[in-house]
Amino acid sequence: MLDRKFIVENAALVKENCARRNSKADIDRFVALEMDRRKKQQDVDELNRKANEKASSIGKAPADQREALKAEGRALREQCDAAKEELAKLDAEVDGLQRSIPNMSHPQAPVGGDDQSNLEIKKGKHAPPKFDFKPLDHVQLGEKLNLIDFDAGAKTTGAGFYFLKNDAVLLELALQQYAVNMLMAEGFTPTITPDLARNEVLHGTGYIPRGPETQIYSIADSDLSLVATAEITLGGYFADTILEEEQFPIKMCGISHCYRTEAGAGGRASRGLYRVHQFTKVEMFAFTTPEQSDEMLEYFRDLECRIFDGLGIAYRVVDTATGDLGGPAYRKYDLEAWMPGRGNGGEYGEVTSTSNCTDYQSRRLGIRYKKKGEKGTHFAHTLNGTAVALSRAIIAVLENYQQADGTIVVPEVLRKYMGKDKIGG
RNA sequence: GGAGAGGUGGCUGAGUGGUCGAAAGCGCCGGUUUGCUAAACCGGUGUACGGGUCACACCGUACCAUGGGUUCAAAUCCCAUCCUCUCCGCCA
Repeated sequence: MLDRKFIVENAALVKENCARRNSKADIDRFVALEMDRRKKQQDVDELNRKANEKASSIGKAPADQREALKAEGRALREQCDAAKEELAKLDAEVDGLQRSIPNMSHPQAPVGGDDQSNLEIKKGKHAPPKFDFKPLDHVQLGEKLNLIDFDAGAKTTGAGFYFLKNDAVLLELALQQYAVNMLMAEGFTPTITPDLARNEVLHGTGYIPRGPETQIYSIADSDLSLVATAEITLGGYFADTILEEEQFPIKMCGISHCYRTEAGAGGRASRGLYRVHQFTKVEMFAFTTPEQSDEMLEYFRDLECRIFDGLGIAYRVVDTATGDLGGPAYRKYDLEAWMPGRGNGGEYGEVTSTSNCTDYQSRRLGIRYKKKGEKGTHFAHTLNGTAVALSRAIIAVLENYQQADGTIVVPEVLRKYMGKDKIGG
């Protein structure tokens, strides 16, 4: 979320930003309510001061005066309680509005209402493969080679779930190792995170469990949800912590399962593994100072490119338009890999995404840092990026590396992890 | 799951319901001393919000796991929740 003071002092800017981002957040109302809240806070402080004063005078007063003083104290405390109640109401309302306001946007992010305005900024090292046969999509390949079983997933769990089988399992593990090894070499601390998180942490990272359009599965009778990405748990890792400036940048990566309800996502190009309720992901995360975060975003983007260049898969990178950024992101790059089985004769499909969330998440999560020799604290910047989303990476590998004889060549970089150079045949 | 113990400042650890934002020690920062380092000594050392200031200073309020309650007054009493530790049981 944005800083309250910032919103009040820059209401025009924030409003403009909301317009670019397709956000209906009511800034005028926020400002008015926040001013009321501040005034009420002052009232409460003043009443508290008086009541405290009264209370401490009672301890020193002679016994015969105490009853009278107590009555006065009681009256003050009642007034104070009433004011507090009003304050709490105002605060809740302000908070609700504040959460609904999206992050500010990078000045160079393309302006536009939706993903049609996303700007392609580069292509990968490799061109899409040319086939002298009609390529299959991953669902057909998965079935032919006995790699993915959607029917069994539907039977045990429901539509949108699946079993990976045989070499698909090795492929998934190989992709994980490939990504994690690269990240470790880059100085990331590898983690395997919890797959569930407290709702408070979800909120802090900008995910809304139990909202009307939520993507999140909630656990009944608890305040836990299944995570939609390790971004949630990694972001929460340093919640309510004051770090030292010298500790930055902190780079972590996390392997987790990701659970998404995909409410209202039916009907789109979501065949097979593309849009599923559960998948595994290796996620990158960084905590930085404000000065470091722009550069870190470029670095994350570069790593994502290296991962797909290394796999020998064609892709393009898009700079996400303001209207398509979501709440927390200040700037976001998506990497879209070539998927020969998608659409009519192949299409690009999103495989990774990296965002600079500036202090939007850390403000709510309470991730702060101190500068040496300076009073007070600053909010850290947080960034996240997909190293590899296994479900979609598997689509890309299967479809791009399929052969005329129905087998699939294992990308060079994965062979040492898979222990073989070919799937099927 | 059962039985117990406990959660206090960066850490360790005191704290009779009023004088406690909280003793003491450690750490850290600044200073003195000193060939250098160390030691010793002196001083300082939480966060947020609001007021105040050119900026400091300063003032107010809140925070002793979290949320409620009792009371004029709660770190201290009561209840609930969460977390940690020990023992027992169960279990991959």
